[in-house]
Amino acid sequence: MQDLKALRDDPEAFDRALLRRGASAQSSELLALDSGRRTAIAAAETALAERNAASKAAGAAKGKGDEAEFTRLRDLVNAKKDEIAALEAAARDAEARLKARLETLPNTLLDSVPDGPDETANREARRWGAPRAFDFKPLEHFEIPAARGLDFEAAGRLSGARFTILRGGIARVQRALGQFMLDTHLNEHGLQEIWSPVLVKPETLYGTGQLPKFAEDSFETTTGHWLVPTAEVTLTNLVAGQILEPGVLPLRFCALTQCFRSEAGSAGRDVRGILRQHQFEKVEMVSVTTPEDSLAEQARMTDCAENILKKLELPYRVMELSAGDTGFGAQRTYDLEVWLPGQDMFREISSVSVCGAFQARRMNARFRREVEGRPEFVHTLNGSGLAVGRTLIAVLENGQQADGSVKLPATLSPYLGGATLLTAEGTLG
RNA sequence: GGAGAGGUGGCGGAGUGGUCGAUCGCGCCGGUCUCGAAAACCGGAAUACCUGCAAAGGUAUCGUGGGUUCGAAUCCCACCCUCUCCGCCA
Repeated sequence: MQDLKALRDDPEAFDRALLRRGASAQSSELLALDSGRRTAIAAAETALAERNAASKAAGAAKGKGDEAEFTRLRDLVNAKKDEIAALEAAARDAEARLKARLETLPNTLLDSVPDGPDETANREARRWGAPRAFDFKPLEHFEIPAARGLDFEAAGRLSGARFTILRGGIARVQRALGQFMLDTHLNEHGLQEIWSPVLVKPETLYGTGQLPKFAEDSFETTTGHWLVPTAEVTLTNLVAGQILEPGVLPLRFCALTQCFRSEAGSAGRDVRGILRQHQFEKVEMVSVTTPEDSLAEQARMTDCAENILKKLELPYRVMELSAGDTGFGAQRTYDLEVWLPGQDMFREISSVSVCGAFQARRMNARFRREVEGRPEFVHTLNGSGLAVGRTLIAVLENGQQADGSVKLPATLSPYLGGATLLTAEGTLG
């Protein structure tokens, strides 16, 4: 949610920010809505104040036994009842219309974000690791013999397209990846492990910005719950409605959860393999910080994600997303793109975003600097650390060998009973 | 799923139609006392929005949303959540 004060203070800057996003300028419309809203509130509150005063006087009259005065005041209030109700309704309506507009506006980008309409304008910040030289043509992950445990036929029978079943060794490798990531974040990065529901109330999705604008991207159940598209939703909303006491920030959470996405609008894209699924696993990191610490926290969080890739010996590059490619709730996003030799390209495996107070305003999440201090909105950040299914792809494609087996990263072997290989038969060895 | 109880300020806990935004206790902040502290005593302190340069005033908030009433923390309805017992269950 955008800050209304920022709009009032500097409408031109507000519009410039929207234009960078490829949206149209709307400060004048919003200011008109805001002005109408304030007028309506003032009118309604004046009427209410009159009513309250009359009611109070009526009570006093009744107490004194002055029936005539009581009746006069009661009738006075009754006569104005419809008018008050109308004024209140008008005020509520004006408020709702402004809110409806504000809640669909994207976050304001930081100045450092590169201009540009889409991913072609993303800026590469750095690279790590050299892509391996192959003496055979590297296969895509679902073509590798060692990945024969990917059972798309069975998943199709059970659940339909964009689902998969993992059988045998590959299932354990995925599990090892998730555990390894979590342990690394806990032991080396100081994050707090969270286990959370994956079904949440709609207001929880609203808090992080998935609703109301992106309802079609998530699954809603018959009970009115929603399946989380990312643990960002649950982790971030842990502070929703809270006023955090001095000294508790920063909060740093991580969780390994299932994520569910409808993938509406991506029909035909990435249909082969497990790159884009309706259900996948992800280790998510969320930090809640003071306003002055959030930018540094984004760098820290990116380091945490990069550290996972380094330990897995997976080459990657860091991209600063352009204005047009940055997500709705983010001020700035760094994507980590892992090298996939089978696809012969870098693919997104993590996305680390700083959201400023954008989500905090939606969630009403605040903190105090001092015990008696005024509450201020916190800043929130989220980042994948990492997408487990996509990491599995990267491990398969980067570790594949001419004989159809996959050499696994050494760092995983403690999680695999010492195994270092996924054989061409799909077993651990 | 059935039956019952309950949700009040940081916490505990009063308050069943009228100066109640809310008694009181604890905790918190400031002060007096003290070499200093404790104790005691005195004072202070919610959040959001609206008007206003400000001082200040107004409106709303006692789980949430409606309703009744001149007037609702108090009465009615729905929903959410918690607890107890029963049933079912990983």
